[in-house]
Amino acid sequence: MRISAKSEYGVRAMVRLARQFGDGPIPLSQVAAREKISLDFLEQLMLLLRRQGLVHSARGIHGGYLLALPPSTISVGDVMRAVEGPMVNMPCLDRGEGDDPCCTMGIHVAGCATRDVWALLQEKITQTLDGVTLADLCQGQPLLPLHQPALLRELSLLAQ
Amino acid sequence: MRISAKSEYGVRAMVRLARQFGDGPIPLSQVAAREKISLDFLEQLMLLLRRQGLVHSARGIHGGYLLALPPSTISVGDVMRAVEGPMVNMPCLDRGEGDDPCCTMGIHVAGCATRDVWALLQEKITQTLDGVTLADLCQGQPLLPLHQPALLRELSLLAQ
DNA sequence: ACTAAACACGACTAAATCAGTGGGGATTCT
DNA sequence: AGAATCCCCACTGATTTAGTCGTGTTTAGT
Repeated sequence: MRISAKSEYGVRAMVRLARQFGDGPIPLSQVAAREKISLDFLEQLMLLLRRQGLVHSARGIHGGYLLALPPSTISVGDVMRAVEGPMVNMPCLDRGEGDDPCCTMGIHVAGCATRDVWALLQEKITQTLDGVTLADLCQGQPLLPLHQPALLRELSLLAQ
Repeated sequence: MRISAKSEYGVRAMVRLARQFGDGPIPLSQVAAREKISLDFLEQLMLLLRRQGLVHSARGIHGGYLLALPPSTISVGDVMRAVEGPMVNMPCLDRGEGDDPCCTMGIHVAGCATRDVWALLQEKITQTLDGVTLADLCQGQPLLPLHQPALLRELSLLAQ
């Protein structure tokens, strides 16, 4: 489950645009140079973001890109969906509950057990990524106020 | 962010072993046939699971694999970590907080803003996957008791 | 009008990863 | 002895990724 360069670059670039929200169009050449991202590659990403309505573009000599909405209304999830499609790519999740099962386990009559895990995972990931906005990333505040050490599975289960 | 066949097959195979927990070693040929997984590929996965101590193996004519622990003590996260390493593969997360930054943004003096998102994501994914055990998947109960529609970001933020 | 700086957009490509195959062992039961 | 099983590593074909390239179009400034 790795995070692609598309997502990473997309978010980095959008955070940069967010920091300069209100300053008019920012040329990609500037973003690419400061973020150390290939300009050609970044252009492809911005095109996708524009088509999703997350940014506006201006052509010509003083052109560039700018956020189409305030930073607090654009989530990391929005950016990632725009540049790389569905957040969790598991084909069986796209099909309806009643359709052909993804995996022919034949044990559970109604629905495949493992499919539920991927559905749950997708939901949690979406919630997490949609819960962080570009504005959050512009401020220096930590997103993880209390860091929860890894081996407390039992506790978190109880809490749930 | 797609889920690899390693993870999917690994979990499917482990669920099957969980269903037959207590029956002694199950030959992989059986698991592979019922789950429609390539036997050769599955062997590689089981080897990894064994090295992590999640299963035991028995060689010889009535050999096979069996869970090393009760199904309720093995999580989906355990299985995925065994077969495909860290749950979120973002190189900068592996390095310490003080090390060389992954991305040279140079804005935040202490730590990179986008890195925090990936760290948060990793934490949520780990919590989710470690919160579901093989025993949970053997029972028919749904993992998503109340399905939360996608567009309630504001609500979930308030709740947080 | 000309030019330079910027976006628009599709085609191409090298490298990496994934998923699966194959082959030659070692071990154990009958 | 022989068959079924795990053990382990090397290889391969297909796909995806992360770019690169080339050719436009638009706009501001001179």
